[in-house]
Amino acid sequence: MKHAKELDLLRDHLAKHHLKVTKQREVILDVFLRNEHVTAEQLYRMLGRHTPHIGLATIYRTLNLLCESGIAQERHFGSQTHYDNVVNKRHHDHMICTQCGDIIEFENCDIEHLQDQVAARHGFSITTHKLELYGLCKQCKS
Amino acid sequence: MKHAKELDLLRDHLAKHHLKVTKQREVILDVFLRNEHVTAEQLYRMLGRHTPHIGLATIYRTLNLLCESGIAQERHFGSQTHYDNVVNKRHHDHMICTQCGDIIEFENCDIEHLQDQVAARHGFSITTHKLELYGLCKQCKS
DNA sequence: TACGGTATTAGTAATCGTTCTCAATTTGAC
DNA sequence: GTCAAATTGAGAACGATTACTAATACCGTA
Repeated sequence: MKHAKELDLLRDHLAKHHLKVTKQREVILDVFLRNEHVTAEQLYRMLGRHTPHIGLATIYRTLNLLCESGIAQERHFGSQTHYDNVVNKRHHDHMICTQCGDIIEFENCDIEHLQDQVAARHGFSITTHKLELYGLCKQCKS
Repeated sequence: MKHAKELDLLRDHLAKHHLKVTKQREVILDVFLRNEHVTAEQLYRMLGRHTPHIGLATIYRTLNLLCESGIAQERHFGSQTHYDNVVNKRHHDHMICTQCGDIIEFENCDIEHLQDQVAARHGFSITTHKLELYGLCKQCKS
């Protein structure tokens, strides 16, 4: 089983909150894990000819569950909400090409360190952060 | 005139694009400038008993104009879209208290410098960026 | 294994923030 | 002042998300 860890996380979360493991939730988790930066709409289309048919509302509900379980994290790019798999990943940020829509991940400890310093200076304690760089990717520049 | 500079910026932009200076646009600009981090909805309520009545669509249209003029900048905090006055301000980022909703501005050149480095490493050229730190402010921690 | 209470589902209606449409009005170049 | 072009308010329309509801699936217990 490739994604055993994620499945365990979900099962744990469900058990802790007296929720149930359903086929839909497992299927959605599986498809979610095979993709990066998916939107609810994309998942819905990917599951289009799945049997039994899975409704859009269920996808939204399940994505929220994945976030609560610590498996996924929401990100708002423009008007779209993308969901990332964050299991086994350190915190990472994004560069978004405003031309082709491509999303490049990166991580940089120095930046995070500076963020902590700034926050400390204001007596603020960070729980999460979001850093997005918008511009043109290598391909679109030429 | 306190906000002469902003008014000039708007007039310039309008002239350059064969657009017209209207009472509504001036009023909205004025109220916008008196506030920090307003949403369209907030402006609409503030202008509630203004004569003549200004429609919500006009507020959205005008806020977009302010962004195009370089006076304002959009920021998405959660599901809400806030508009900031960025005239006379260097680029700044935000800390958002997830408890009380307070927004603290800060700026940090070192972080921006590191961003440029990361981008260069990927052949990416940045046009804008967005950095938001979420957590608890000094007051809410205690 | 079967039962029964509760969670979950699909489908659809409702909601939110935002944009579009359109007829009536205002602006500004001449 | 004239008139084409831009702008307006009102409400319809829109896309993303959530709420509602009757039917169904899950699972602790007997």
